[in-house]
Amino acid sequence: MAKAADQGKLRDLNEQQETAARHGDSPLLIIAGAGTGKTRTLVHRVAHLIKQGTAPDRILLLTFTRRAAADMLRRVDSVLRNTDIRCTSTTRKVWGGTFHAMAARLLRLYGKSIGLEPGFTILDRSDSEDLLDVVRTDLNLTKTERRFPKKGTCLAIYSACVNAQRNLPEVIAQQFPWCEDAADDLRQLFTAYVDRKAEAAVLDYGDLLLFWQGLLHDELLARRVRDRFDHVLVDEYQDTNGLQADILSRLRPAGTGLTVVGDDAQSIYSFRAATVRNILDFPKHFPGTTVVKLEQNYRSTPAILAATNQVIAEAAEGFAKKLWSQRAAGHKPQLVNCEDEDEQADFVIQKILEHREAGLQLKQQAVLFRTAHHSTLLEAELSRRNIQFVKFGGLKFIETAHVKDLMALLRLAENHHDLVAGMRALTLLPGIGPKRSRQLMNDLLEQPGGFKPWHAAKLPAATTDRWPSLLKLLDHLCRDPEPDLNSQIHLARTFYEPLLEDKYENPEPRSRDLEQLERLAPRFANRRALLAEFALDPPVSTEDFAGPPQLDEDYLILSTIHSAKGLEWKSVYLIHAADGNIPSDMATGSAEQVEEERRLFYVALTRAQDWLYVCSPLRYYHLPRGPRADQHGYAQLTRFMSTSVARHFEQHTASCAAGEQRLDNAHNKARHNHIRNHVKSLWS
DNA sequence: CTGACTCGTGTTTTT
DNA sequence: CACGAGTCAG
Repeated sequence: MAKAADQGKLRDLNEQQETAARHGDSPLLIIAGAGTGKTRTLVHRVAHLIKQGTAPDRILLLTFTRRAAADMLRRVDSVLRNTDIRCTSTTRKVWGGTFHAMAARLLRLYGKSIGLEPGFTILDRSDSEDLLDVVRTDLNLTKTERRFPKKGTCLAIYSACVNAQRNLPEVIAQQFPWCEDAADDLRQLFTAYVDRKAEAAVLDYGDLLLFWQGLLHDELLARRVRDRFDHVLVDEYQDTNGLQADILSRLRPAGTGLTVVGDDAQSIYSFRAATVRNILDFPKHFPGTTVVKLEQNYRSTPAILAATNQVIAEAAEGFAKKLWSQRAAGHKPQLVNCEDEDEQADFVIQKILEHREAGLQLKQQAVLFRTAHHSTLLEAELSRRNIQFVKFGGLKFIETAHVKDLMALLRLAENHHDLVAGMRALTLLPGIGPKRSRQLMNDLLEQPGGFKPWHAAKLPAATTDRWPSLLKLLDHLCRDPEPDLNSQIHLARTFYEPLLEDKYENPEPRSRDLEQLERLAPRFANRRALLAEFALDPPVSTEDFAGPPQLDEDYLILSTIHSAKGLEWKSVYLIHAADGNIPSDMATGSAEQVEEERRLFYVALTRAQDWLYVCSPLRYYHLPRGPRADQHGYAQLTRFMSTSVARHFEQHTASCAAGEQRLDNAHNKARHNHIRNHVKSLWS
């Protein structure tokens, strides 16, 4: 019976996809080129496993974002709904999410056995940096003669050691040679950092993986965790790191029930210690691996594929793949030379509107760029013209200072020993700085009994009138049973609002953000769920944060290339395709880095289904680096657009492409800018 | 010890 | 231009 249903449904898979979807229990590696229906294959594989009788809660699906997991499971549901197998919500039991989120979930269950408080809180990157700073002050490493590495660098070094499973001297020598002098201090710093985290019952991103690994080190616990799952499926395997690979091999030692999917040509996370070796060496690591290659592309037109195939063919190394398509030839991609950034924005908007006129929704179009700030000018122009957009990547709301302040209050209530949250919350008050807040947190640690020690604290006059309201707030938040999340946030806001007004120049928009935050509260079961989710998978876009999107509303997509991974649009505009931007001049230090930038370029171009525009401004008024803002410089087209790649593009200037009317306008503007800059340059 | 101030440096991508 | 480090007055 199940078999008949199977055959009915698998009809829309090609031969390779079907082989992968129906594969049995032995280790399976799916090499899936861009747009080859990788998600569809995984979806059918999960559905197949369930149809064959695997209980949904015995399947672990590891994806790169929670969104990807949710999308996939929704599609599994719809596949199952078309069969006579059990219906919806079966898949809600599948364990789906990122490595970090799954680690958090497992550690809440089993952490106690390895001495972990189940009420641990999670540090995001900036929290971890802050804690490192506190520890550094504790250790008196502030007054060293040479400049100490910045906290961001310290954390980067620490994370590289953890994620790549390598030792400190090696990491410093290979990736941070300028920090060689500080090696001893760093070792001391990291040791104390580990102690402080344990004391405070907090885990950073690395810890989530390390403790999961630790769980699997203990024979008894390992068996319990392993026996929980029959199948483990990993998406985007090319972007996993050494630690994650180790967790997998401990979870499925012989590779039985293990499926990994990825594309070495799209590996773009080496800065997070991801290594292509994981995917390349998978067959060696798990003898008996079946390798399935997906090469038929369903996404892009042959015209676009011809260009992208050439881009990746020029890469130094990688699995040879030749993606092909049955689609009609399609439009040749366009390489657009723009006079300057203004003209680039004008051109892109003009084209977007043209496509919309022709019936393409804004949602089906996306503007991509290397770094978040590359879109600022475009954003201003879109707002001016009342074109709605949603931006992915870049600074998240959760990372803004005022949101962090408010979250710190909640986190302190959740975990009294959370040093970072506590110090952040305490220093909000006038008269309390780093020293006093550190002492106050120490008091909590040394004397049990909630926030009692604080009732007797000696504080400067400036603090005394605010102090009782903080104590009252914490008291309320810690009530048992936990108060309604809405009221928690509301009270925290009421407490924080006056402080916010003193602290920031522009309190109004910040205050509005906090209102939004309160409105978001009902989405979460409780405070712990909210805190965990915000640390592991924060709202990614403005829209996400602003509450339920109106479905009938249309909006354009803006995204960093990294955040565009796995997605596709009818029309794609890659802007700032100039050397220095792609490849970023932060990343031209080594050949490997340049190769990764090439793959990034490849990922950007392969997002396009029907239309592809690559734009490159010739002139920048602001030099990419340096303090002189008013000088201009000339940019080179990205080095990845070699002649043999460019052959697959139609080349022209933005003014021609945009048509007669735009021509005058753009030229006048360019001339104006040119003169303006000349006049200014007389004075610099 | 805190908080307002100045000076100099360096600037990506994200779980 | 923004952020960190260093300086100095309460």
